[in-house]
Amino acid sequence: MEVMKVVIEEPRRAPSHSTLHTFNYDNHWDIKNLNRDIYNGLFSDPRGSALNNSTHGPATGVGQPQSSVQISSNTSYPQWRPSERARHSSCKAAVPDSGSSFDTGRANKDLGDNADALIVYEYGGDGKVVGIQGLGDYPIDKDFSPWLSQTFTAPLSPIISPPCQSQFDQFNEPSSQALIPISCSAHAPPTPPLSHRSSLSSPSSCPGPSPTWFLPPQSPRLFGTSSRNATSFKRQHSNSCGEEFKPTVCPNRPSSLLPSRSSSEDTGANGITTGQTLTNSLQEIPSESPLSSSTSSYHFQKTMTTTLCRQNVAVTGPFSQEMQSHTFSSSWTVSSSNSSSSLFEQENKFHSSSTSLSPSSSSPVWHESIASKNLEETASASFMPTTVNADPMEDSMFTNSPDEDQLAMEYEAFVTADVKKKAPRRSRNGSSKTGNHLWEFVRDLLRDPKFNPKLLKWEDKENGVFRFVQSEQVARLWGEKKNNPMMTYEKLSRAMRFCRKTGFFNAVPRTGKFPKKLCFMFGEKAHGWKD
DNA sequence: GCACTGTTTCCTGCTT
DNA sequence: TAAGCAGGAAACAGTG
Repeated sequence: MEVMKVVIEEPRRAPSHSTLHTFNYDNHWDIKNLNRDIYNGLFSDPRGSALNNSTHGPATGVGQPQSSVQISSNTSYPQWRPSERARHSSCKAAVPDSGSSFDTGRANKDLGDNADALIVYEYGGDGKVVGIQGLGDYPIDKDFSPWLSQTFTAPLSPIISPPCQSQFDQFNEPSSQALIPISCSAHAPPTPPLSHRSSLSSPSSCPGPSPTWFLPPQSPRLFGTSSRNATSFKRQHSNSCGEEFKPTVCPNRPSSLLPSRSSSEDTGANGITTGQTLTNSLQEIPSESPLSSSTSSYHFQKTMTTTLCRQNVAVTGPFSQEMQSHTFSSSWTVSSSNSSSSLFEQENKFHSSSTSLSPSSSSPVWHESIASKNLEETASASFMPTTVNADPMEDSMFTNSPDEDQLAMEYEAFVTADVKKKAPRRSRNGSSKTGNHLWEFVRDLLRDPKFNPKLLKWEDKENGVFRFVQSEQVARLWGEKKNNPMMTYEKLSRAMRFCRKTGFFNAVPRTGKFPKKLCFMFGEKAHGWKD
């Protein structure tokens, strides 16, 4: 991941305005691994805001609305900290500061013009860079240090990868024309997607090269609950486009917690509605077949439509406006019975269309795929206790298959995340190697080199003392396991303190040998951690 | 339906 | 001052 390497080194350089570092498309190329890591919450998406650069030519599609990071100031997600922010752009004050967002004016003043935004993120303030935003040549200056303390929250969203290469190509046509967004909203959304902030700018103040497409304001992290046949399960969902997600059946969840419709509808020139309209619906439909007491079946249907706009204001060419629409449609059925394993059937469709006021336009293209898999191998694999370290993207995404197939697989992974089985509670008098209890969850993380020592590590394995390295990440995984997106380290640690009463954890001896914070110790009832 | 366990959520106060 | 710790209190969800 060269992009990570590049960014992490910059702040350590001797600050100088003469220090230029070039980010080009190659820095962003390793989409496969990045997407996986983004999905796992380890990195933000560096593909966002891939801006045209005079040196490197037009952006090559990496700045498309598939970017994953969206910013919200009202969600309780792990804090992200911009460790460094450099912006020198002709798009001055493109996005009003919304409290938790960015003050770009100072950077403009310090750095001058003719460049775009670069934002570097670290997670939890531990110095680990988790992502960048930007593309171009960036002078690095230590004057940015005052911004290091600024924090904001950023919910991560599953990745919706670009539909297919042909769609990318439409964005990537070589051109000397300057493309800017239609949206010149005077009331920019308070929490625009981070990766596209710089594109939410006014043409009048942004005459230079600029990103072409832009996204709507993000939606809150989506959450729904439904119940059926006396079996309730929670489902969480969001995606990179900030679309709406609205369970049809949601008897238990207060309506106030459901996301409101997310759209940005500014009317631009020529009467075209600018911005995007994003819709996404999930319907839980009772199976047509009668359900016996030992068989359950769920039918889901989901559609997501993303409409994007851009405006061609090239001085050398005709004025044009273009709108593109991408629609995912997916339906799937999950059925299970006592006597057989669960079956997961899914059908995906992708529809793309483009309309333009200019003579050029493209015809809709349909892609279809049908997947039918054993649920135990797909939807449940990432969430069940036997695979606490399973990577939900690893097997189902980013294969070397053709674009359409890859799309289907990616989207399959995306939608199957909604079919999470409720994590079954382990029998109290039984034990399992990978149980659902908190101490077991922690133990299993410690056993797994994927997480140890990255997220947590032993301080004294002989005595069962360990320490959280990335506490919020561990909490996030715990929340994932329990289908609780609101889990935090504060809550997790409270639960662990409760476990001291029951003997699964002990208080860490205050001998000075161990750190006083983030340290825990297995108790007499815990077992298996020494193996 | 009830008791119970194992959290989850929220909170206050304290420590580092 | 922020982050983490400690623990009370109440609530929740699954199990027996």
